[in-house]
Amino acid sequence: MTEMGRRERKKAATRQSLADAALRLFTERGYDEVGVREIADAADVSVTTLFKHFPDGKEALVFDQDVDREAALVAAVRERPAGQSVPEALHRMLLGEHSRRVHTDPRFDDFLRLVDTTPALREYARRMWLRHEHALAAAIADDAGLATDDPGCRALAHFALEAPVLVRGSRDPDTALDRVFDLLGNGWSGTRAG
Amino acid sequence: MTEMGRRERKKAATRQSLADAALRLFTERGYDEVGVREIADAADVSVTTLFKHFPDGKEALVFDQDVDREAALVAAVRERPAGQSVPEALHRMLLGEHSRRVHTDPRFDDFLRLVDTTPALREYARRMWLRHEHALAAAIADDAGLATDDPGCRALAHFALEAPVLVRGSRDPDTALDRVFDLLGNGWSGTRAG
DNA sequence: CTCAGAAAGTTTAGCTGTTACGCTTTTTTA
DNA sequence: TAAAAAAGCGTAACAGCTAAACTTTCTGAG
Repeated sequence: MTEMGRRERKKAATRQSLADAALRLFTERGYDEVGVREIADAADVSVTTLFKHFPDGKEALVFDQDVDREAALVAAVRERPAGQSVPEALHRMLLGEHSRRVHTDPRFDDFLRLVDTTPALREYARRMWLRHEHALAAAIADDAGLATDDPGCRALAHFALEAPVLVRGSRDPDTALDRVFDLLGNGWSGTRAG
Repeated sequence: MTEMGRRERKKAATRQSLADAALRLFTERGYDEVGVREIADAADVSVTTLFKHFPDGKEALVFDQDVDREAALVAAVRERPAGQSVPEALHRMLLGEHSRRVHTDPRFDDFLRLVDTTPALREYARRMWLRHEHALAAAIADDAGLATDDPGCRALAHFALEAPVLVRGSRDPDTALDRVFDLLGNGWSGTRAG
């Protein structure tokens, strides 16, 4: 299906080699203890080449596989079962994403630990994740029949995307996520009266 | 009241001189077009000294006056009138803060424009602002009789603090802020049925 | 087939933010 | 008044990142 000439294949190989070297060195010795020159050396390419492949800089080396999560977010809103609210739909989808990933890739643990323990990477991950805010807000607005730039929709999208970041590090992340989406769904007043 | 020896007075003067030079040069030519060496020169100080005064780096030069906003946030929750909800109290307090500042300092306009147009400064401002999350969450939890690290309280604190950042750039920021706090107070379901 | 050009890569050299180090001067204080 | 403390200085260096000019490798149209 994916027709790749020799050129693109080599390019992908180089990129992969860089990402692999970076992840290995970072997990071995820590993000701040590994320089970009050293990564380039380990992948046997020049520093300039490294930056041609990862123009967003050192942090981007860690997030090589940025798959189609935006589509999944929008779909969660659009194709939710009848009677399910938007916050509920997003809540379920985020829970699913999380548990699926953990039990799939073997070295995904190292990846998560690395990101969690490195402030620069946490920030970067958040920025990447929040890029989808616009698309998600648009989907919500469309669904609710409101203007595309409606502030309420933007807020819901933003808060829903921040939820996973916010609960990371909790003793019980799943329950914490429940609480956050309870707040978004029913409001502060709704969460107390029970 | 404030007993300052010659030493501390000179230190404060140097710091002020640096912040002034930085703000002037930044507004004149743009944040990215002014180097840190140039700022030190303009303030007639060595680069080393500049970083002794602002160890957090170039961005910190812009936010010299980081006054007691944390206390104000906590007070807004603790000393709110009877019958007023926590989101309402925070909403009012944030509205007040905003309008007061705009009509007070003359060069505050330049400051805001600079921050708004410079990604690095936006990020930095957000981080500074969100440092108060912990204190605010604790105040909310205490008020509601919940555990200090309750996820719902953390979420409310976090979202309330992000609200002003979120509505910046809207056509009508005050109304947008209303919508955001409506979401936090009544939830997504509550905002539609009305 | 072939050859011109696109694309990947290299070298070199440099800029910017930031820090370490060792030294001088000023202010405080014992 | 001597010594400790603190502010500042200059140099040098490191890390992330970029530009420029040049070489190699692949692709594709004639």
